[in-house]
Amino acid sequence: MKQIKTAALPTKPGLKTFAIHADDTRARLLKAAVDVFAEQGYEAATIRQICSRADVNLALVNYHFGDKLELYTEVLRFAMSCAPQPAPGPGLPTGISAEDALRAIIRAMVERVLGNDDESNLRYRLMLHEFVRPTSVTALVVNEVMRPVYDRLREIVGSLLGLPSDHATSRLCTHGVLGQVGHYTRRNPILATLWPEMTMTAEQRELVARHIAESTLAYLGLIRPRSTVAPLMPEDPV
Amino acid sequence: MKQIKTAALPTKPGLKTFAIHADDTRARLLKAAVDVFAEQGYEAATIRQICSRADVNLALVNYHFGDKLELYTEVLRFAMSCAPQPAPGPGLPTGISAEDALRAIIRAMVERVLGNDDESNLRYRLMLHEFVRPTSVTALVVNEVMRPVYDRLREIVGSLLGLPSDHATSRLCTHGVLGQVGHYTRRNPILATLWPEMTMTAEQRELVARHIAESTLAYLGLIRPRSTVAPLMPEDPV
DNA sequence: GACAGAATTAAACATGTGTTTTAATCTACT
DNA sequence: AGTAGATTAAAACACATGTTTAATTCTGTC
Repeated sequence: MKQIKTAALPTKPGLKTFAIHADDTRARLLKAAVDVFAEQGYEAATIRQICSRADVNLALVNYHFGDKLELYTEVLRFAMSCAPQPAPGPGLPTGISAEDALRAIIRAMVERVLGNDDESNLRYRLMLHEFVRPTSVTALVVNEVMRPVYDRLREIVGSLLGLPSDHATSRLCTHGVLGQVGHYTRRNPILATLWPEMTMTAEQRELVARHIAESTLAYLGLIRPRSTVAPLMPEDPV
Repeated sequence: MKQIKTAALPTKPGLKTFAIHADDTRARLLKAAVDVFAEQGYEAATIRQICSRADVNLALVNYHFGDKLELYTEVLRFAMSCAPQPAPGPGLPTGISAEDALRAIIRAMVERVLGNDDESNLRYRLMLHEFVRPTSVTALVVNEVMRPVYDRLREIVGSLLGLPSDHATSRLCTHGVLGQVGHYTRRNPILATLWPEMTMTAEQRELVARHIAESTLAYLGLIRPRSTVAPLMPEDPV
């Protein structure tokens, strides 16, 4: 019950034409929200930030999405839906050896996490925030974008081990890879403080990917010395 | 300039004796702050939470510490100051082989991060929050509690490699260990979602520690096959 | 016992947040 | 043109936060 209200005189009377209708502002809002949420995380991001970035009125988030959490859910759904799958189909790759498949997928992960590709980088940053302060949609995100990579890694590792992919050893090796890749993430203060020279240039990314792959292969080959693993000696250590 | 103020009549007139003076409330505040900051992180933690947990008036944080950030800095300084050092002195351990030293330090790290020791666990949780949303004191924390472990790991790895401890390969191996240990942290949604059976029981912690150590040793032994590394074949994979 | 200063208290303050409200404006349709 | 409904806008709202204030209580000292 308010009564007195200063006459709402619009600042820009007819300057902007709203020809494109609501779909446009909804899309702009979504795009801005991806950026802001990726940068700040769910709680630190503010609706005012998002609206300002989208150049849109403050009330429109609630109008179009209901509330902040629904916008966030929509952002995650959107960002995850266009995540590239690690392989077209299930099953082991054909045409290349399992060792090369491992090298390839690790290299792809490193590039995705650390490379300069904006889109997949935003996606990863969104996930990172999920990991440290899980929300109600965290498990969904993990299942959607992490699980395929995880399952494929397990298959490759398992085949190199001659063990089922859900064997504890397969899983330990797989999580070892995930842990190492995740460690080289951007703005990891451990890395920045303890190894300031590691700035994740293209050459360094290549070095990191190769190290992770070869060290994993070394272990796999060692605990299964009868396997067909090729000689693993990498080039002379840099 | 306020004028009217309802007479502040204390709720508990003489019930509580303040015999112990201010040192007590300062200490209680600090202890409560450690818990709350470790659980929530700097920004999510609220002064009201801390004061309520310490059973202390709201204004006393600002009275005793100035503001929230100073309290937080004090908390970190306090928590880090009593962190156990990884080894009494510098230099390589004497009496045991470098391989066993590596196994021991990795096992210690895993226990510290995942074990049920409350104190060191709080410390680790405080650090974790620093890592995802660095504050002005993050570098200090890393240098204080991470650097000693890091340097020692590098020394051990370097000696196993026959390379200087600041060689890129030594560092890559060391960061591989750090990354893997960090990955098995509590409440990691990746782990919880992708491998729900891994609940970090004592046996599982032992398994994880051994896996990290042996896989690292496998790589070290492989790229330096002439080394004195003992046969690394672990017990049959679980 | 009285008094000065430290410590504590309840209340207010200033600010930033997500959300809602009310009115204005645009769009589509007849 | 005119109207109904969707969309946008400015302002207010309700609430939580860190901080400050002014008064009260405690403590040690003369």
